[in-house]
Amino acid sequence: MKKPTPPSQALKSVTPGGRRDESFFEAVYDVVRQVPKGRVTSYGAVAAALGARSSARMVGWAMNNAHLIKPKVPAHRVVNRLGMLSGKMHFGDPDRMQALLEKEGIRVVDDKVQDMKTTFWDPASELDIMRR
DNA sequence: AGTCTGACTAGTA
DNA sequence: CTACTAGCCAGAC
Repeated sequence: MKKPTPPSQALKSVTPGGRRDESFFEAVYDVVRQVPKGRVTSYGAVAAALGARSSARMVGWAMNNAHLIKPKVPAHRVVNRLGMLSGKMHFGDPDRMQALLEKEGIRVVDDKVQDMKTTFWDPASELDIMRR
């Protein structure tokens, strides 16, 4: 059965009471940390796995603080849905993201992950996050 | 308080 | 294929 596109309510439920809740960010980091080495996922996929399908931007925003989070978050394994290294400019050195990916055996050509079809790792379907 | 922007994405033309 | 729009929502101004 397919999930019926939860509206912004999905995210609201994560941040109840209108109070700013860091659990969403935590959840994002938690998912990203589980991306296997040598695989990548997308902002939208992470958001979808958290029930906030249309909040991919928030995932990207969460990654902004990723470098402050412990344990470390493999932010380089998160690319956009096309496999493009859209966040490379946030790694200090623009070439670091690609270097990290290639170090894991991922082929990157022209800021784009190759073989996305086999490299992509979808947390929603390959990982059961809902079951704690 | 309004407008713009962004590590996004899906849809439409 | 490209271009533009809407939805998303937290910050910067």
